[in-house]
Amino acid sequence: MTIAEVCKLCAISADTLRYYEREGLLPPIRRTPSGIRDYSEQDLDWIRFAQCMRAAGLPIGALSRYVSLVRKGDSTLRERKEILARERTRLAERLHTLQETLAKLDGKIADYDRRCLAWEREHLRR
Amino acid sequence: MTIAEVCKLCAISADTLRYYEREGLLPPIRRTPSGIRDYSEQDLDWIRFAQCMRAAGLPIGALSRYVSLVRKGDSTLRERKEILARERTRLAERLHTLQETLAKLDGKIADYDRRCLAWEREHLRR
DNA sequence: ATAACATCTGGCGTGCGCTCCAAGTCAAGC
DNA sequence: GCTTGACTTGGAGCGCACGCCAGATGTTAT
Repeated sequence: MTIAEVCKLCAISADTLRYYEREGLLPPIRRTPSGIRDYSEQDLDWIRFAQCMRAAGLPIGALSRYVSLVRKGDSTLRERKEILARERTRLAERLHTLQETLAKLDGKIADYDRRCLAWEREHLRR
Repeated sequence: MTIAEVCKLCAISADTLRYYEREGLLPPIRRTPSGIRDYSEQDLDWIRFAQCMRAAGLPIGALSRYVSLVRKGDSTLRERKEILARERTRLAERLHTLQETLAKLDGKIADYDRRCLAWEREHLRR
C-alpha cells in the first residue's frame, strides 16, 4: 500500500507518516526495490494505535519507547505493561479534570441562558 | 496581592501570568503607584478560570476573545454564550474519544497481564 | 520517449504556549 | 545610605509536533 493510500485511509499526512517512522512510532516500513514505502495491514494497525494515543496526549517519546520495546520481544512484556499502565493513570486523571471542567462550563452556560433571557426582556420591551 | 503570592496560590509562573495578561486572558491588572502588579480576588477568579479552561485545551485566542467580550458589557452576552457553547461541544467530543482511548488502553493492559503471567510461567519453570 | 505526476531524502520553517534573559526600577532590612 | 532581593519591560529562545520545500528519483499514461 502506497503512502498516498494510507494518508486517505487514516486521515494523516504523508509528512506525519514519515515523521512517525523516523521517530520510531512506527516500525521501519518495507520498501519496494526502488525505495518506495509499501505499508502492510500491521503497519496500519500501528498507525491507528499511534493516532489514538497521540489524540489522548501521549508524547511522541513515550510511544517511541514503547514501540522499540515491542520490537525487542517478549522479555520486555512487563516494561511495556508498565508504560501503558502509567499512561493509563495519567489519562484517567486528565479525564477527571476534563469532566470537572465540562461541568463548570455547563454551569456557566446555564447562567448565560438566564442572563440572556433577562437582557432580552429588558431590551425588547416597548 | 503581589505576583509572587499569586504564583504560589495558583501554582502558576510569574512569566505565564504576565503572558496571560498581555494576551488578554486576564483583564489589565491594577498597579501600585510604582507600577507593580496588585492582584485582586476577582483577578484570582480570572486566573483560575483561565487555568481550568487551558487545562481543558481551550486555545489562548478563544479565551482572549471571551474575556474581551466580558469587558464590553451585557450587549455581548449572547456572543459569549456561543463561544462557551462551542467550546463545550468540542470538549465533550474530546472527552468521548479520550474515554474510548482509555477503554482501549485497559484492554491492552489486561492483555499484557495475561501475557506477562504466561511468560513468567514459561521462564520460572525449573 | 516524454510528459505529468508520485515519492524520496534532507533540511528549514511554523504556531503554540510558554520560559528565560538582560537591564533597569522598586522595596525592605540593616 | 546601601545591599539584597523582588518586580518591571521588551525581546529572544525553546520544545513539541508537525508542515513545507527543493531537488532528485520513480511510476504511469499517452
